[in-house]
Amino acid sequence: MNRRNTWQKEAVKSRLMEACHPTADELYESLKIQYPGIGLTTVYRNLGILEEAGEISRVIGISGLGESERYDGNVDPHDHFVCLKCGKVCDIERKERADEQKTIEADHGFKVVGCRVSYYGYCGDCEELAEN
Amino acid sequence: MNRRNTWQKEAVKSRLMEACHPTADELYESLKIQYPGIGLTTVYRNLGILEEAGEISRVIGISGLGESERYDGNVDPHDHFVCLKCGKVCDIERKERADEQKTIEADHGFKVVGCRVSYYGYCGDCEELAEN
DNA sequence: CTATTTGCAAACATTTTGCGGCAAA
DNA sequence: TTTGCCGCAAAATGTTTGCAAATAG
Repeated sequence: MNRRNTWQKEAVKSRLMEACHPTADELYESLKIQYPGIGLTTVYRNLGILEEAGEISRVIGISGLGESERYDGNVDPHDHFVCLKCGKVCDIERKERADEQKTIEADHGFKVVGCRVSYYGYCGDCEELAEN
Repeated sequence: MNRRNTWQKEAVKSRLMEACHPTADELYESLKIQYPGIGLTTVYRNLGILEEAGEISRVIGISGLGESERYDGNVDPHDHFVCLKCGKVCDIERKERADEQKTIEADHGFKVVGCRVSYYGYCGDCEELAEN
């Protein structure tokens, strides 16, 4: 399988870099303004291709919010904060966790490749509303 | 809303305690053997009710595996390990992260309520196969 | 040229909702 | 007796697939 470079793939990648952890559909809606002919299928397909190539990554959200997948143009290891009220996602600097991974490998006999960390709570805008 | 105790709710909860991080459908298939009349809707509904009541919780998996929600009868804070090959999920002892949460609150002005951590890699059974 | 990518529509998988009837309290 | 819960079927949601036409290399 020999991959080709299309303006659609380029557009998906560069728009994802600018956007803040969008879902596939949000990315599609955003791209459609500039490229009315683009298809949602194409966005999904290229997100998959780019992820497989290691050029983009995904955000792990908080289950129970009923959210769909969010994508991230930043492939450096980092954590996320998810607001339980408005769903906003922010990057959080990754704390060193190599020791913990070593411990898990020793304790359980697993090969640990990486980890994903999502903090959750309320962002500044939503905080005062949190006490329902 | 005054909740009632039904054998269906009881069955969902006790079976979840025995099972290893099942999806709603896996739980349904397992329950159907013993209770042929039970409905998938009922399983979903009771998982939601039990989660809202804080009696059970959910596992955050690794996006990209295309998996559905997994439930967890263990409500104590703990981490998870997910095998990228076979999808198996294991409990991992939770490392203390209170300091990190304080730091995030100070740096970003968020209210941090909790966090979810998923390590991923290959379990013992799948490890040798990992080098495709 | 020719194999890959596109965009549409249709298929799919998972979860939720509407509803008539059943059953817990 | 009241009203929440059951289970079915249908809807809603998010994502993937089949295919003919377009296009990158």
